[in-house]
Amino acid sequence: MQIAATDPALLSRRERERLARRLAMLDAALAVFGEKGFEGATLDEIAERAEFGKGTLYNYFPGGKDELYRSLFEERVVRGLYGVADAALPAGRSLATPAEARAAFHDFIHGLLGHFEANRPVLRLYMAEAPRVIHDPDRMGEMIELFAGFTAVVTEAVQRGIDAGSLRPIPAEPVAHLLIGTVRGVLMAHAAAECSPAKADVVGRLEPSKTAALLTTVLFDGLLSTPPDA
Amino acid sequence: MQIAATDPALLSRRERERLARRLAMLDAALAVFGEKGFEGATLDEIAERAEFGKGTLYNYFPGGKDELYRSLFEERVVRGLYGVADAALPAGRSLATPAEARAAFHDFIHGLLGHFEANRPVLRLYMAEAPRVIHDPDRMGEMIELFAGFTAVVTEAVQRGIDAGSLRPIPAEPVAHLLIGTVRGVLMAHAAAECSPAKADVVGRLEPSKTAALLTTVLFDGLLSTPPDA
DNA sequence: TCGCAAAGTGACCGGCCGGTCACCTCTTGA
DNA sequence: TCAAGAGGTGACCGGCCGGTCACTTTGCGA
Repeated sequence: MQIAATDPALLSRRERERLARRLAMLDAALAVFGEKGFEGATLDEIAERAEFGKGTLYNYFPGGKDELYRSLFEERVVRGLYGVADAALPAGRSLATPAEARAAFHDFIHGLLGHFEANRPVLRLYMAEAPRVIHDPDRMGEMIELFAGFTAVVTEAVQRGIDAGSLRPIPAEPVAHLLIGTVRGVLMAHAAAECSPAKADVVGRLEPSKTAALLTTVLFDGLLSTPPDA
Repeated sequence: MQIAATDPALLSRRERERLARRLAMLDAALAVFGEKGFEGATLDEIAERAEFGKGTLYNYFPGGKDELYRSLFEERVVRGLYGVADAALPAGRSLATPAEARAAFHDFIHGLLGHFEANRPVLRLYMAEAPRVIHDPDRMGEMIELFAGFTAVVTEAVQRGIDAGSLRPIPAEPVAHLLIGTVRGVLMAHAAAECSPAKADVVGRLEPSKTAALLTTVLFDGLLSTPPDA
């Protein structure tokens, strides 16, 4: 996330142009990687869509395909996740009652679903990363580092809920991973659905509100029909 | 799943040999695909590990790399999933009370975790498939078909639980997908952990019993500290 | 023992694509 | 107007790997 805090509109014209071109390249790369996956994407196609020569890519991303992909991941995927977590689970939000905790995590889940529904290529990128990571310990390490802050926010929120007595007293970290993993699972199904009409029938369209409600119910209220009372 | 019901030991010697060679090739392919992923695996390496010439692979799998991979997926991944589902959620098993339903799905989750813990390369294959599928509608269609039976068993079990009044009356199919997706998420984390010592600290070793207990608690009892009673 | 068909083999081919670099273009400032 | 260099370009290179096929080996029946 080393992109400088750039917006102050007065950079030299040169620099603004450079930034715009960089963005255009990232946009093109996002589209192509999203459609074809990392292996399937070719630099020729990315360059063509960005309307630059292939050589120019190497002026902006000297590390080539890998750097392009990694930048994309940092600046689009990870940053998006952080944004959602910070919005729904800020350190200051009260989780003192079960209802508050439920509402906060519902917002979190809803935020994730909404974010990715609005950014399909980012979703596809996010989903396609896992296996690459499984087969490459180095990349694995990088990813852990990139996501550490995000998972920390979630873990910390879960812990606060537990400390306040509104969440079940079970280890916070596995629970946080489980929360994230569950949302990932649902997103995966929908990323898949989007690619094949056949599957769309099986999984249904991604409607963030309904899906978030379902997830929240299952994860927070449980699947069992509340046996004694109710 | 067109592999004939072969075991009756009296095939011609020729045929038995052929079958054994086929298996040796699948074993080698499983190892290589598991370590390198589909793109990263080379037929040369698979042939070398299987101790056959590359050309021979084409006698057994005329479709080449794709057929090899697909056969592996059918015969190792999908078949394993079916086995677990049939064992834990057979049509005859009673889900009439919340306790019975909870126990059955606990067995299911535990069975999945145990199965994949005992078959790491199969786990890696299973995890690595998703993104390939995302970027290829055709393969997507095939996979849906392969998994249809498995998800049907789970969906049907959920529906029985709902009908019996032991599970919350919400649509069975999304719930089944959610169950499977959650387990997938956990498995993914552990597949990742296995590849990088760094991550192992973060996620912890895969202990099917503990993990299954956690998952069952969250999914069936809910994360909220049962607010009024308890 | 011999001959022939079935099975096995691996050197080779061709396409693909990440990366390079010699050349060109376009801006700038004097 | 022009010189200089920063920045852009795409034809080309080389390695890689899936797939082929002419040749060798094997084993069986006569």
